[in-house]
Amino acid sequence: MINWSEEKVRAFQKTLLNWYDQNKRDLPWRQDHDPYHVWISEIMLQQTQVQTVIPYYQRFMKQFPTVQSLANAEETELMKAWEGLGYYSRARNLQRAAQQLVDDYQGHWPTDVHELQQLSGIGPYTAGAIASIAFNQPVAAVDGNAFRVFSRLLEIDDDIAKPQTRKVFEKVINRIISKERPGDFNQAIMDLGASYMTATNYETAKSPVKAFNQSYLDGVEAHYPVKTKKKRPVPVDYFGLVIHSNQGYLFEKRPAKGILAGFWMFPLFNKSALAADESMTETSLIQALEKQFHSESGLSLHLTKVPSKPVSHTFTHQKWQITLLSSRLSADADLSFFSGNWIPTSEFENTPFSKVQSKMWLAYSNASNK
DNA sequence: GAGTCGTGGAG
DNA sequence: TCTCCAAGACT
Repeated sequence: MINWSEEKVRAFQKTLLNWYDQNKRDLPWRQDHDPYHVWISEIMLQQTQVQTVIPYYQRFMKQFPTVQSLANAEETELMKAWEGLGYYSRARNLQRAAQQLVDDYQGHWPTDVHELQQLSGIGPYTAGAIASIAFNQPVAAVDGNAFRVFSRLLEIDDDIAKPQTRKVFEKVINRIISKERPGDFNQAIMDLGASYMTATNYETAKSPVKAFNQSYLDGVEAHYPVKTKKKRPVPVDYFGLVIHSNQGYLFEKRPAKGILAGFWMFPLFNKSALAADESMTETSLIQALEKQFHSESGLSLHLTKVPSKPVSHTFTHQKWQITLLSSRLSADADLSFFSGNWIPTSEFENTPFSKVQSKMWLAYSNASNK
């Protein structure tokens, strides 16, 4: 797979690290090599762009400056700090790992890659990143950048969407990585992948390592990396209920597992689950919803369509389209059938909301202020 | 091993 | 509007 001589490997390391020393990005988590700083930044950066992460990272460090403070944090405050970043299980795993560090490791970090992977939320990439950056271990940190950069450098044709492909790249990188400066080597590859070797609009001709880039030299770089396509999001249509009383708005806590787990949201009702057949009009769907609500609770809701466009929100694998309906209800109505709570608007700022919940609230507020 | 899990930006 | 991408992990 790789036919580089020892001499070429050393030349590549020298070229890459010299470029990195002159051009590395000045990022908040690069002020030192503290494993806590490296860890938090790596988790936040998963599937998330640098510019998005920076303000979250800075707020997080002020609020939770140590492993200990993270381990002892209130879940609501933790989720509020993570609000808007997405992939919320990252935050929960973060706290679980902090508690593991306190309870099982007496607050002392393991430095071995395999041991690091025993911590919640730390997989092969993040373990490699922490081990190399914080503890100077000569191990690969194979993320999307590494896949992209090395597939182009070496014309590796394996599909990077396949889990088994990781070990191909780990093997190659473990041979090429600098044994003296493994952390800088891995970070240099990331900076390269974010500048001269991005997914699109890359400027390989200006890249400091273009002489080592076989696919560029062969004029076939557009072919790399090889990656199979993902499925498109499935449309799912809901009614979103904005129910108001003198106690606030009615929220429902989402199940502990699945999408947006544990978040408080306006109650959502799947339209297709409500429809007896596919030809039902929206008006009759609303009537069916009122009827279902009545049979489950004994409460008579009169639902009115909110004069706004449906709220649209796309996840990785689902595209939600939410039609907002509003109603008033007495605060002393018996809602015991329903895992819900009244939340006053004064508490909104202390309650973690998903982006789609914020969109619903915004659409409703705008419509009712007209 | 394929599906699941958020959000924002770019083209 | 659609599609893909951005420092992945877990089931």
